[in-house]
Amino acid sequence: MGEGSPRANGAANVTMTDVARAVGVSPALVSIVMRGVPGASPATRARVRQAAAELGYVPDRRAQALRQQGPRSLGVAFQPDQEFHAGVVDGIYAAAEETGYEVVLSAVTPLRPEARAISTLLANRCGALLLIGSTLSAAELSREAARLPVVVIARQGRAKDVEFVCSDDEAGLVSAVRYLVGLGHRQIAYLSSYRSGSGPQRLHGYRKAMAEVGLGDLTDVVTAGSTEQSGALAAVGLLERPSLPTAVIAFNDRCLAGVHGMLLKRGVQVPQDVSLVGFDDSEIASQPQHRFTSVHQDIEWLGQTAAHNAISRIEGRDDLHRPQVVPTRLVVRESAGPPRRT
Amino acid sequence: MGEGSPRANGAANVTMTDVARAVGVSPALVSIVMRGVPGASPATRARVRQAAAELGYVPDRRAQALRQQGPRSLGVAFQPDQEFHAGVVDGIYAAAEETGYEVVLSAVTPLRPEARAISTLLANRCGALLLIGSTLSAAELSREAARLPVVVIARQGRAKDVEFVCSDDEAGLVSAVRYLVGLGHRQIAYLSSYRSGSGPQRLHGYRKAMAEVGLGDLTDVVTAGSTEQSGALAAVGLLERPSLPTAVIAFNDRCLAGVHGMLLKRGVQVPQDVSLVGFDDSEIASQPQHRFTSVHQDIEWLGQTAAHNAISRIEGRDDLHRPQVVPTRLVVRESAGPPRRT
DNA sequence: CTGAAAGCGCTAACAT
DNA sequence: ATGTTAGCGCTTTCAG
Repeated sequence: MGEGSPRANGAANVTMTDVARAVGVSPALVSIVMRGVPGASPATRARVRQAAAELGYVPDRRAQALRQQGPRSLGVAFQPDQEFHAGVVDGIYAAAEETGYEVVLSAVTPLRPEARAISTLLANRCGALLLIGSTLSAAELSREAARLPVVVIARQGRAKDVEFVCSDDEAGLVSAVRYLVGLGHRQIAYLSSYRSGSGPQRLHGYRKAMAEVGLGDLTDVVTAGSTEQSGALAAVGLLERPSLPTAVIAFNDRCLAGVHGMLLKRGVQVPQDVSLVGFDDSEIASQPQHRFTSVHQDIEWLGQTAAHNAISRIEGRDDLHRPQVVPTRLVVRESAGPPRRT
Repeated sequence: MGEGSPRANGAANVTMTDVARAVGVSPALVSIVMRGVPGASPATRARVRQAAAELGYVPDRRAQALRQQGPRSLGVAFQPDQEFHAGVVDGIYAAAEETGYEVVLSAVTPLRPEARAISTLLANRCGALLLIGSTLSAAELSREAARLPVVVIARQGRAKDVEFVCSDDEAGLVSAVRYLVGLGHRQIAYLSSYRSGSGPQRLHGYRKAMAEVGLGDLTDVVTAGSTEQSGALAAVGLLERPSLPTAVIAFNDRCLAGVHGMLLKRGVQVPQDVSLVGFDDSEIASQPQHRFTSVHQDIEWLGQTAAHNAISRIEGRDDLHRPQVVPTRLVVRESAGPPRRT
């Protein structure tokens, strides 16, 4: 109502100087106390801490960063609607905060392209760029990498000065195919995701494995995607065929969940009629209505490795975590079994 | 290798002064040009812009913010693993960037409690706190609100100086119950989520509606949750009963997806044997294997309203967007139909 | 239209 | 152990 001021905050922003005045010491001393570095007597420390708490003082990170020498933050571009990214972000936080680095998040959404997310990060002078599932071209990535360390997560590729940290997608798919072949399957279809970061590697793993076990001419790739929706649609396509494949591997668990739902709806039994294998070993896979056999990837470790490597590069060290291709392993549950005898 | 320096960046950070020197003007002029404010000739403007582009100069947001008067950023605490939050974040971005505000994201994860997320935001001197699905107590919220504007999204409640922006959960549930009753249902179970922000309102809506239509004594609340997993488990519980309810309403679509999956797996037909109604009208609901009838809520609008209101409060205006309780509506698909005749 | 100077909140040298 | 000074990169008066 009678609030004419442009600043309606109940409490004005408390600065270091305010705390210093309250205690009757110099600002520099407050700085020393707040950072926990040596150079203040225990008595002063206590008084400063108390005054800070009473005034509700929180050090201004932006001013700190501005004054400090090297960059001490990691810029992360991620997609908030991909729950896969959540795990990676968690891993990054774990590794970064442990090392005293701050994490600066920038979302990529339908309305907010990756380039925009990156320029925000750059404007915040983060020391490195961690791009989860980036869709930038190798040239674009290298252009950024000329400026600061760039780590691309969950996508394979090659680009000058750019690090790629990802799971061993190819080996994961190979293990899935081998497992199904071991159960006696021959007609093994693969639902691919053309646009996902690791799409090409998984597809390649499938092709390679099928060829290796002598089923090259039964190779059966169906274009799907990375969502339940795409899986359900792909399943409809499969159901329209004269006969179903005996096993289906999907790009990821979400896609497979769509397949599973649609198959159940049409009365197809899993694994009796069709065996199903997913990828990610996400929560979906372990849910009681699915119980998917799935290729596990260590998502948090992906994030931690990426953060660790980014920090190494920022600090000019060369102790990059290896392998940057993180191993995968097949987790067996109940969605795959031997094929019906013909 | 022979890289002894702690700063391994290919290009040092370019500052405004560098650009000024390159063009042969004062830093202040560069500032004027970069911000696009009046005070420079078109010719100078062009030369500065070109030099900036060539040097790859990006203004330092932290320094800008430090120098600027009022706060021009919104601090958002969200959970990256809740895809529901993604839509809200998107809405916030849309409203904020349109108004020239920056969005500062801070993740709440299993390893990173909400309090930590908030203190990071405070340290970045954002002008307001937007908390998506906050789990803080009213007292804790009010404590923060004494400092700066606080908007809680997707949770109802009452706390001094705190704004709550959420969907009309109660009315949504009422519409779901009425719809099912209209189809002839009487045994309508509700799968609740005890810990979710809007859980109490939806539960209350269910109870109220059942009582209103004279089915108060058939009220049937099952504790479930907000994930597929919880829905699947709840479905198992229902299946163990002597007889199923004729209709099930779930806290949200994800939970209902779990129910649906489990029912299909056990050979229960939807909607012939059991009718299903969800909440959120999320992507899940429209997927071909589900086709859920679901209560729609406008998630992006939630974010936009919250951002708008936060900015209003920052700037001391009083034109808060109303209603802060955003209406919901029932979207009818194929998961609910008349009950089997007894 | 352009430049010089002061200062945002903080930290890193250097004094005392 | 504590205080003083200078300056991070930028914006904002105020002169010219």
